Amino acid sequence: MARSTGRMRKDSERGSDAGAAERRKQILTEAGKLFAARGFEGASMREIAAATGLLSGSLYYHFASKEELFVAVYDANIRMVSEAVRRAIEGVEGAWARLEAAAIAHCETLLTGDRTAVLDVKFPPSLLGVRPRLIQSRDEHDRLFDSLIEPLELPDDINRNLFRLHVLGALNSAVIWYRPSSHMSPADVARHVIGVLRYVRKGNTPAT
Amino acid sequence: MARSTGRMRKDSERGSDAGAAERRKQILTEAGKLFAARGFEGASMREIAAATGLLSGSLYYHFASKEELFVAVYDANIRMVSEAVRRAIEGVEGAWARLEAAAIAHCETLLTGDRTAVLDVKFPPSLLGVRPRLIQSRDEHDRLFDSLIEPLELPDDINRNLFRLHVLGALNSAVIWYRPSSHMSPADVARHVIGVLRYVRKGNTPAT
DNA sequence: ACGTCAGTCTAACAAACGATAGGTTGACGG
DNA sequence: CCGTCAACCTATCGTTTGTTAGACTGACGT
Repeated sequence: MARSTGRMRKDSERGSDAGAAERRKQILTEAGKLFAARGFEGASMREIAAATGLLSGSLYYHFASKEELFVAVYDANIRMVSEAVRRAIEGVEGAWARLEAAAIAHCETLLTGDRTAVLDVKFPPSLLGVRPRLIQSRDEHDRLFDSLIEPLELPDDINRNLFRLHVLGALNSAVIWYRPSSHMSPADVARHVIGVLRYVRKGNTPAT
Repeated sequence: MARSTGRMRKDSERGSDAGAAERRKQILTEAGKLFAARGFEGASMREIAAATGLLSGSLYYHFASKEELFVAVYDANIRMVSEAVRRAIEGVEGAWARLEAAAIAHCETLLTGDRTAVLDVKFPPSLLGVRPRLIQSRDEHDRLFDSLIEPLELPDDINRNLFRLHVLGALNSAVIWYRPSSHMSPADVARHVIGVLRYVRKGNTPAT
């Protein structure tokens, strides 16, 4: 059963180990998919290990516990989305154009590839110990959107905090229903959400 | 250990057994809370049984399996929300007023009491067998909202299907972040969501 | 008074779970 | 060539999981 055992570093960068970091990323990726699909308790360490090409015990070399692994996955995913958003709004002018660019990047990162994100998770009590850390990760991303919403000229009866929750709620809900099809891309979804919200501007009057 | 054993019917309605139906409702309620809090795999049959005042084996007298129990819970919850919405819009005039009444009822049922709802669940593969039935339940409620959105006079660039997903996404996302506090009720949340969307009307022009 | 039967408990099953301890491998520096 | 150590495997632990079979209990109709 010649599983690839031992270390396989070939030309190898010296000094610090990059082989371990590589594996860590693989595990993070596979665990991300499984956590997103099955939830925290639904995904088992054995499944995650198997998906990475490892055995369950080997995971504990890289992560101290299942909780710790989840935190790492969640953190990596938020950072991923956050950086994609930051990259997307770089150099874009106009408050609404910036928000739209952010929404598109946010949506694309969430919906493309392997549904690797776990943003919409309602944390189970099993994660109560690490909950603060998870919330903090999410908060950073929330602040980023706050900074995009702040310059918008919204009507006075709009609460900017609830507005942010509204935007992210509408965007994130797509992970539930979205299936990649020919006639709608993740960007289309994001554009429509922002397209709707563009009507919420200072000059306009609400329907009665 | 005098657990209440046997049956306890007192004055008892004759004919069909109403004691069993009562228990069923209890189980549905407790299971609803636990499924909502911990997810499908996170909530165990033993916990559910204990919360109802039973032992795990006794659940199988009322429900054939955990899957079946989940389907029943999900179905009951959707029906609950749906009926609350139907009751709320009864006699209300005006397309937007009707949608707002619906949103309030939807939100209140979701957020009050014991967070008993499981609308936002992304079904794990463990539920693949019963997935069609779950989706069908959700679809009925979706059609109800469709009928409320249809009479709205929306700008031509708005896709009514995406608009419904937008509304429900924004509303449902509240179950993640909402905590009952003094200065905001579930109805306030719903009103704000609809308040935002009221700006999306035919006469208005979007921000650029 | 008696049999029936709904409803619950008891006790147990195999399987899967997270986690651990210790052995094995092979690339590396000296 | 040898010792070191990162990276992985093996085997196993105790617990919990969903589920089942069968015994029990007490209210009911007759």
